[in-house]
Amino acid sequence: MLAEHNSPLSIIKTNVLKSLECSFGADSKQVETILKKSIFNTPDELINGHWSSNIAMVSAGVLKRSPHDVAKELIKAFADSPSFERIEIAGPGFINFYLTENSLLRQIEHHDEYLKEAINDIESRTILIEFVSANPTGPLHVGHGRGAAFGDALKRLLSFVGHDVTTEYYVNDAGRQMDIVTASILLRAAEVSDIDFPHAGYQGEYIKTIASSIIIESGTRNKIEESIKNLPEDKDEAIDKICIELKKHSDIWQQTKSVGLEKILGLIKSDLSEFNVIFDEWFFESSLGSIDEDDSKLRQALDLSINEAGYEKDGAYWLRSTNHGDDKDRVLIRKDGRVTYLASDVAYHKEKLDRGFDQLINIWGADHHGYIKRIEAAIESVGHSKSSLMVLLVQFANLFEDGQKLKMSTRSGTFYDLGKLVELVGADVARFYYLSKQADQHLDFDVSLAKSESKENLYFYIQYAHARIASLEKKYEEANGSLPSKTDSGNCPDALVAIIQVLMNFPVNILNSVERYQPHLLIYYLRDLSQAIHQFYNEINVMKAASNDASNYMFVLLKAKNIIKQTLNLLGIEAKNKM
RNA sequence: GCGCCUGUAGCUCAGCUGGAUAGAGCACCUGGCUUCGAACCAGGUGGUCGGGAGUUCGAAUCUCUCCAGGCGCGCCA
Repeated sequence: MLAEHNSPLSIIKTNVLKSLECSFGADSKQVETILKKSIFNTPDELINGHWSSNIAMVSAGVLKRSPHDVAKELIKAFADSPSFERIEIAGPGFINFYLTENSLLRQIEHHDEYLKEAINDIESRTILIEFVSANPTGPLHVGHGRGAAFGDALKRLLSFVGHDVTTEYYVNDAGRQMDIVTASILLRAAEVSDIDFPHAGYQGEYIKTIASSIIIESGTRNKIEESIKNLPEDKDEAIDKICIELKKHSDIWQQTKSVGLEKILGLIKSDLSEFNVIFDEWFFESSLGSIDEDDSKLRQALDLSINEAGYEKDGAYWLRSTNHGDDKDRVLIRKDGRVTYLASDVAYHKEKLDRGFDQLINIWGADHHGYIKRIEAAIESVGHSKSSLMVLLVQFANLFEDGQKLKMSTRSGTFYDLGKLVELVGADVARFYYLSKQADQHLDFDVSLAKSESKENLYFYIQYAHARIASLEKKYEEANGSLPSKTDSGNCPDALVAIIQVLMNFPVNILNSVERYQPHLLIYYLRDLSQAIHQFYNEINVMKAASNDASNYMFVLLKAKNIIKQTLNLLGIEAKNKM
C-alpha cells in the first residue's frame, strides 16, 4: 500500500465524488446539487471524527436512497486508503472520518495549499469601500471609530481573498455644515465674545486654534461683527443668515473655508492614522461642481436622473424613488434652486460606478437605513444596477466605564473623541473591541475592561497565546539550532489534535467571515484557537518531549502562531511576541 | 401607523445560508505553579435559545403570529 501525499480532505472529496459517479451513476447536475448543499467540516467533538460530512444525507434526497445505504457505499471507496484509521457512519447518516496520527500531522504541512484552494474559487472583483466620511467639521468621535475599524478590516479581508479593493472617504465640503464651520472660524478670528457666538456654531477649541491662524484687518472685523446683529430667534435660521452675510466678503470667506477644511481634514487624518486606518482615496463633494455649471458632474448626473426617473412638482424636482420601494418620492432640487444632499449622492454614486468598479460597498450608521431605497433608486436612475451597491450598516457603540454609560455629547466633552479613546486603550485594543461584535448590532464598549489586564479581557487571552508560542519558539531554537520545517512520525496527543482541528477550520472561517462581511467571526475563531493552545501548553511540555515529538509539536504550534498573527493582521491588529 | 435591527446561563456575548448532547468568558464552588510565560489550565453549579404555531428525517437557525426593547420615517446632512 502506497503512502498518500495529498491532504486528507482532498482525498476525502476525491473519493466521495468518484463513488457518487461510479456507484450511483449520479450525473453532473446531481453532483453539483449535492456538493452545493453538503458540508465537510471538522466536528466540535473529536468523538465525531477528525472530518465529518453530511453528504450521504444530502445525496439521499437527490438519489432517492436511504442515507445509510448511500453512506455505506461511499465509504467503500476508502478501503485502500492508509490515511484513515477508521470511517464510521453515525446518527442520521453522518460519515465520520478518523485519521491516523501521521496523516493528522501531515495536514498541517498542507495547510497553505488548503487555504489557497478555498480562496481560488472566489471570482476576483474590483470593489470600492466608502466609509467614515464624517463631515469635516471637527475631530472624529468614538462613533466613527467603529465604522473605521469595520471598513478597514473589510478591506483587508476582501483583499486577502483576492479582490482588488480601494477605500475612499467622501468629504462633504460643499454643504451647509461646511459653511457653518467657516462662519464659526471667522467669528472666532474676529474674537466675537462667547455670549454673542451663535448657538448653532461649532464650539470646540479646535475652531479657536484654527481661527488663530487667520489674520483679519480691523475693517473686515467690523463687518464680521455686523453680521451677528439683528438675527432671527431660531438658531438654525440665525446661523444661515450669518453665513449669507459673511459670504459677501468672498476673499476672506474663501480663504477661511479652505484653511478650515485643510486643518480639520488634518485632524481627521491624524485620528485615522493613529488608529491605523489609511484611505486610498479622498473624494471631495466640491469636485462634483455646481448645479449652475452646464458641464459639471453634478449637473449632468441630475439632468440624466431627472430625465430618466424624475419629475417637476411644486416648483421642485423630484426623484421617483417609490418605484424602488421607498415610502415617498424625494426632492433633488428644491424650489429655491438649491440641490439636496441626495442630489450630491446621485452624482457621487454615478461617479463611483463610472470609474468602473464591479461593486460599491457603503458603510453607514444604522440610523441611515431609511436612506437605502432612495439611493438605490438614484443609482438606477443614472443607468446602473442597484445590485452593484451593497450598504452595510454599523450600529452605534455605547461606551461604558466602571459600569456607567458615558455621555457622548459635544458640549460635555467628557468622552467624545476617537483620538482620546485610542490614547487611553491603544489602537489595537480599541479595534479589537469595536470588531468584537457584529457591526449591525449594538455594541457596549467597556473602556475599563479594555484597559484591564484581567482574565476577562479576551484581547489579552489571544495575545498571550501568541506570545507564549513566540517565547517557546525562541527556547526551542536555542536548544536545537533550528526550527522544524516538516512533520515526522510520532505521538499525536488529543491536546495537539485539538489545535490541528481548529487550524483546519481556518479556511472555512475566513470564507465565512468574508462572504458575510463579518470580521467579528474571526475574533471568535481566534478565541477557539487560543483556547486550544493554552490547553495544550498546560498539558504538554514541549521542551521535555522526545525530540521527534517535540519537533512535531513545535511545527504545529508555529503554524498556529502564524495563523493568529495573520488573522489579527486581517483585523488591523498587531500580534505581540511579549506581553 | 410603516420599515429595519434585537431578545440564547445571574452578567457580557458566540453559534443563525437547518444537522449530532445549545457553546465561551465573567461571577460562584473545588483543584493545579521549585523547570517551556499561572495574563494559564482542569472539574462543578447554571439554559422551556422571549411566548405560541407551522415547514421536515431533523429548528436557536427558515415561515407566520404575539410580547418586549432599540433605531429610522424632512424641500436636514
